Amino acid sequence: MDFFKKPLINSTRDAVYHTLKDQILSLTLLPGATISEKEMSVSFGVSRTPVRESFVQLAQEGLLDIYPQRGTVVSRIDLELVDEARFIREHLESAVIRLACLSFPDESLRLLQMNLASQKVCMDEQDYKRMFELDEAFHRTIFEGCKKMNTWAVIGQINVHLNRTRMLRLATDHHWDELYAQHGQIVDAIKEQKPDTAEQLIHAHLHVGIADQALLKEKFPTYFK
Amino acid sequence: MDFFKKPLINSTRDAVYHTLKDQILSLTLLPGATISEKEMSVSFGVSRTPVRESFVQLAQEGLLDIYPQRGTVVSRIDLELVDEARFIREHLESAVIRLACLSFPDESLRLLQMNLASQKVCMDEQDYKRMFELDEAFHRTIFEGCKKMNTWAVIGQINVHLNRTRMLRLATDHHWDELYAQHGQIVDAIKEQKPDTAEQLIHAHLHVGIADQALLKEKFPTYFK
DNA sequence: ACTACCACACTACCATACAAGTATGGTAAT
DNA sequence: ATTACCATACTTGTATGGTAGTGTGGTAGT
Repeated sequence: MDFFKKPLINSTRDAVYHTLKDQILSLTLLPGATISEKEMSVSFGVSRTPVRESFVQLAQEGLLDIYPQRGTVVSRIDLELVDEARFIREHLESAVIRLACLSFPDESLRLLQMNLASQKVCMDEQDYKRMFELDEAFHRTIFEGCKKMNTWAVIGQINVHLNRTRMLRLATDHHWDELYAQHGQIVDAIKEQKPDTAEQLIHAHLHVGIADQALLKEKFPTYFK
Repeated sequence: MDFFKKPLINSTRDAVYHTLKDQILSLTLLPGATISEKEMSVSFGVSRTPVRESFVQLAQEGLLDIYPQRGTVVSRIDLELVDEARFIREHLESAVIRLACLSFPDESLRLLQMNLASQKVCMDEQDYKRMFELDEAFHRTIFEGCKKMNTWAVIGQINVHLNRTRMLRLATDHHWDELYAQHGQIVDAIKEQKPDTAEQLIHAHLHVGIADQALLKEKFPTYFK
């Protein structure tokens, strides 16, 4: 076998999987909604097999609940899980930012500064969708510089559960200006190698704009467990 | 739909999935070994469907690499991933043990002490398999007392990659006596609410008996990436 | 001896058919 | 009116056949 070539992404299963995942995370498919393999297979114009395999994957990630012979439901948001997702992210990100202050490649530092510049532009243009992507890229770059991409992947997995609550307060203020200012301070702390300062900043940073869970649950009772 | 009843576990897919996972983690299926849906389906006496769905799940966990139209391979051990798994566990466990020192239910504390007693027995009987289970239960109980079971689940996921290296040094010493002594000190730190001491203990605890990766890779070159 | 080619035996992927469990609404017996 | 029953239309679970891509070994041609 010749394993030099990487596996392709041109499988219908992958397409269905990503489409479904996007729809769930964007709340196009609402928490608690019942879906079926058949329904999705006709909607996508494929057979049940790739749909079913996508269901299995999504169930493993906690985005679907499969009840054998009864039905499949988009998982309701588990607030305890959301809390812990935040807990996990905060502590891992703290640990990594401290590493970054000890040693950080110049190239990654340049990427951070370029990212900051792009953020400034997006702020002026009020392009919040791209701003969200840049925020993600900013944090990822820190992990990348510390050679902790697997750790970043773990955060990506658990963040899935945070993202839906984030989406629920879409209309509300996301404090992008505050986040932007903090990003700048974080870069400075890395550059000046001040781990304690950096950790404190990250801590505050990740606590900006946390949704009031009680309020959300009151507003969308059926979306929660 | 009546969702009070929980989903059952009596699916052949689940059986196949867990069997395969056990075989991979126990190194019955060696890293780098090529397997196929057909092969496993005849070996288990089931059709290809449940096998295939298990493959998808295991691939998602990084235990299998599926190359479309070419074959499926038990993933080789990624030492970078192993390092990060340890990194993640250490920092999450540090954070939780600090929480435990702030407040910890009496019931969980009793469970820890009972667990310690069982460990003592196993040490005397040299029942190392059960000792391993008790060690797992010990740490889980700490997370349980802090209401961080989802966090524990995350650790369980990443630990999968650690376990295979642990298995490779099966014959060597696991320092159970040292681990047991540390467990006792950790319980004391929780009881006396000394977070700094507890964190230091956990840090040392998780560094006991770390395999020499360079040595392992030299001894089993084909098992690693 | 060497190379280009090709038949063949694999692989995972997908579509489809069937099996088995479950919810529901109508109907007949009480 | 109430209850027990059952046909029916769902659901997910499993089995199987065909498809297309891939590696391999043999063979014919040079």
